[in-house]
Amino acid sequence: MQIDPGGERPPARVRPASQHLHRLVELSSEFERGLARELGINLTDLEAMEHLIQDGPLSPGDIARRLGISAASVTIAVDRLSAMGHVSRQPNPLDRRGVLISATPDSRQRTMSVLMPMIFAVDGVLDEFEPEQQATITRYLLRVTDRYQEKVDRLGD
Amino acid sequence: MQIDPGGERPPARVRPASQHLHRLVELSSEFERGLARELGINLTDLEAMEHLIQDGPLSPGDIARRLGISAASVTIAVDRLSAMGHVSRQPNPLDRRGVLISATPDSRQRTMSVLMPMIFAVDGVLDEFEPEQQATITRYLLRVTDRYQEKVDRLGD
DNA sequence: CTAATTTAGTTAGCCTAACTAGTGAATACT
DNA sequence: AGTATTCACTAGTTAGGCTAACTAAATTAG
Repeated sequence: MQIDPGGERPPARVRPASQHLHRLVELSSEFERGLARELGINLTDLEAMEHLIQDGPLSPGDIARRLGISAASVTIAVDRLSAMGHVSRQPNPLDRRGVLISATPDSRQRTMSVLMPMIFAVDGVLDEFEPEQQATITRYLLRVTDRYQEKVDRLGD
Repeated sequence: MQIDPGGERPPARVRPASQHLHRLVELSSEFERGLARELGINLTDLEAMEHLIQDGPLSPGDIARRLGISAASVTIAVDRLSAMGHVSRQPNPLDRRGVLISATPDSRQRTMSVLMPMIFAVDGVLDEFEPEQQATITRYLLRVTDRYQEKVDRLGD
């Protein structure tokens, strides 16, 4: 039940490109949710898996720093993932206190089989454009991320 | 403690534009987290606020549908937001069972004062490009969102 | 026109996943 | 050598979802 009390609301002064960008951000979190559901894990654990697949093996401390959660929470997350066969713990040969977490080959493959088509689908859009157009697109995205980064950095001032 | 066991890992076969795009998605959720922290509310409540500011007033049921959470959870969220003075409940004049939630002017302004500069910063990047380059960028983003949408739709098959 | 069903919002109680604090073992300082 | 720090983990707490059940109002059926 939505009621519009009259037209004193911020109009959409923003160009279509920016609207698409916003929509893209929404879609990407929908995609992550869907992928997590497909793998039967939660979003945090999926994020950990992505780091492990991309850059693993990682220590629990690494994962904690990357996800911005506590080491204690990572212990629990690794327990969950390990119980489902998604990751395994190995002793760190360089530090006898330490542990290294790796994604299991099976889980890596299962995740990649969903992730890679998405990655290539997005990257493939560039092939529809001429090299100089691609350069324009790249420059635009770089400029936008730069501005975003500035805003993020200045949030706590 | 990251250890690279040797170079049998998926190389970055993806072009810079796609990497920037991925970075952008990460930054945007960082921004949301920062904004939520700044307002002293959680991410769910922030998402509700954004809908209320953009399209409000909304019924609790509307909010539940938009956020993909249960109506019961919305009741609690509105309680939280209301206790902090971010929203208020009004009876729905068209349905005596119903309630309408609106963002308070104060909170609306506070949120907008962070959101608008970000929105304009991103939109403003387009001004650095010629009209035909802007058209290219728009077309690219539209194509990417389309592909993203397809992938999202086909996640549960 | 009354009775049954549906819809809206809320309340109560449960579960997941985060957090902080504290522990034992290994490593790093000096 | 002795102290301090770092690492992963455990225990206990808290936040914020969920489902189920309830009340009140609106709608539909007989």
